[in-house]
Amino acid sequence: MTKKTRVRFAPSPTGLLHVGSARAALFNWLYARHTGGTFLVRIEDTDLERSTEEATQQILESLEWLGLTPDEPVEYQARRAHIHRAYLERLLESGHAYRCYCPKEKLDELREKARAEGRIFAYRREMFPEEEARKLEAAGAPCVIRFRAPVGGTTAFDDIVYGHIEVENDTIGDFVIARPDGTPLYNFTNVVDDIDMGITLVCRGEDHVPNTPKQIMIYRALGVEPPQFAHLPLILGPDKQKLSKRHGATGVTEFRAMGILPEALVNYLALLGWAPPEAEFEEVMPLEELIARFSLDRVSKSPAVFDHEKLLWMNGVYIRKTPRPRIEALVRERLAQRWPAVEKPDFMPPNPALSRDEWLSGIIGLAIERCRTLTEFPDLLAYFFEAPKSYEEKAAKKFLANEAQIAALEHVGKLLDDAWARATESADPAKNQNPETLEQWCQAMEDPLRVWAESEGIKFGNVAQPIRLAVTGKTASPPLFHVLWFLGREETIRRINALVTWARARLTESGARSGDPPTA
RNA sequence: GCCCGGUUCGUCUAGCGGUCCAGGACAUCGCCCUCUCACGGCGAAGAUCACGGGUUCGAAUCCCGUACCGGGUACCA
Repeated sequence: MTKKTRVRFAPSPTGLLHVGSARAALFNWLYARHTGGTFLVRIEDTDLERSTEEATQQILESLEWLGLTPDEPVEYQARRAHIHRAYLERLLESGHAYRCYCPKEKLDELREKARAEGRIFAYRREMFPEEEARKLEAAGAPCVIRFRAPVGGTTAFDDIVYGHIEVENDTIGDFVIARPDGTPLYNFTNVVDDIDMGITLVCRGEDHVPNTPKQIMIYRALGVEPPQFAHLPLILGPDKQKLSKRHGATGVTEFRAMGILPEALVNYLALLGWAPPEAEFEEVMPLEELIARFSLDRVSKSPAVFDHEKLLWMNGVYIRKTPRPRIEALVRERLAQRWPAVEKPDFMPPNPALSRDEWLSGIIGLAIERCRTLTEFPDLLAYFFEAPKSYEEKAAKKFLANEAQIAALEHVGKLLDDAWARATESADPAKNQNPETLEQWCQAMEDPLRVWAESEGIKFGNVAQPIRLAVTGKTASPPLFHVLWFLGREETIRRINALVTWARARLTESGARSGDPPTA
């Protein structure tokens, strides 16, 4: 039995949880679930004026929203200073670290010189005279603590994603691990905390590859076997530059606000840089499948462009496959934001045969196949709450160009009203919400219109479209009779009449302008 | 500059020496369904596998070089 795996996600709380970080968190989480290990979160708030409490909360909330919750309490690096100090002492005592008094100016000079000569700059203890250091020390001058890096040879590791990576030790040099005020630096704290927390595998962004050899040196100096490493490629924007705010939404909270479901984001992110072993697979994959198939060695080495379109598509699929009550609750929140009356107890749906819940459930059902995000619902359903304020001009021109067409619409309105009266008399009101009877009701409305259209030699589409225009103001909507049902008899007829009046007014106006008599 | 990576359809990717004149998904286009729009179904188009050399009977797959892109080069994380 091998040791239980322990992985961690270690964000620095300097802003929103970026999708790139979210993916790193996800991959760590998936790895932990897949291997039956432990997933931890460590907030790297080793101060910097940049870390904020607010960002910490945001990040934790985002993780929770995604379902990536840690298996043990969240660690805060700032609270671990005593541990860092102890390890620092150890390195100092063993001679793996030393106090460096070399002033900044001299450092800059050396760096400049190396650069001018096309050499890499790697500081070494020998570059600053021993006696001078001692003098400064005696005078109580400030100093940093440097790690004594091995001289000559190479440091190598086998990255699960990138394979064998090897660098010359002399390209690294003695690097700083603590500031003059004693506060430790990233490469050091990271190693110490990972050791202390028993991390067995470090999975993080590709930007940390160059840090890894330094960290391995510290592990060795401390006599600890380094963990495994897996680095993740970057996420790019459409212009192939590192994904940033100017590419649109990049923060997890922004996606949430956009009406993306966490499951969809997780699924999309999982497939960004990773693919299951099967050559052909269903990309919309439940979490359990993701966990079962996940492995870090199938992560791609090359950076990936974040494709908003594909995320939107996947989100639409998730909205459709998620159990209805949950979607309805989410959508109702958003509807209530625009029309607060909806959730008030005295709200009456326009079709009195339906309860508020039935009605809301019904109209949400009509939009569900036409959306990709939750935010689209209010727009998609607006005409159920407000009569159209305008009509699509092209459609008006096509379907209501003359008095004959207008009169036809007027007549159709009457046919509908009659059919509606008959249908409600015969229907069992208790079963109105039953889809089967709704279908029957639709048929009862449609039949008379079809019969009439045929007798007049009018294509059915030319009957349906003007009605659609009257009730929605648009030429695209869910199936017409479903719309009418949820809109109710009274409102339907009112809107048809409104369009008739509007069309007549428009006709005489344009006729007066052009001087032509209205064509019949 | 120097160090370290990367490069397969517009995008995400499969491919780990022959089964690939390269498979899937999104997007695009067409058809079907149809009262419109979607959903769904079917189909089409789309990649000289960055380029140039090797190795091999045989390379997208191995090696070298070039180009381009990225990361790093801190008393940031």
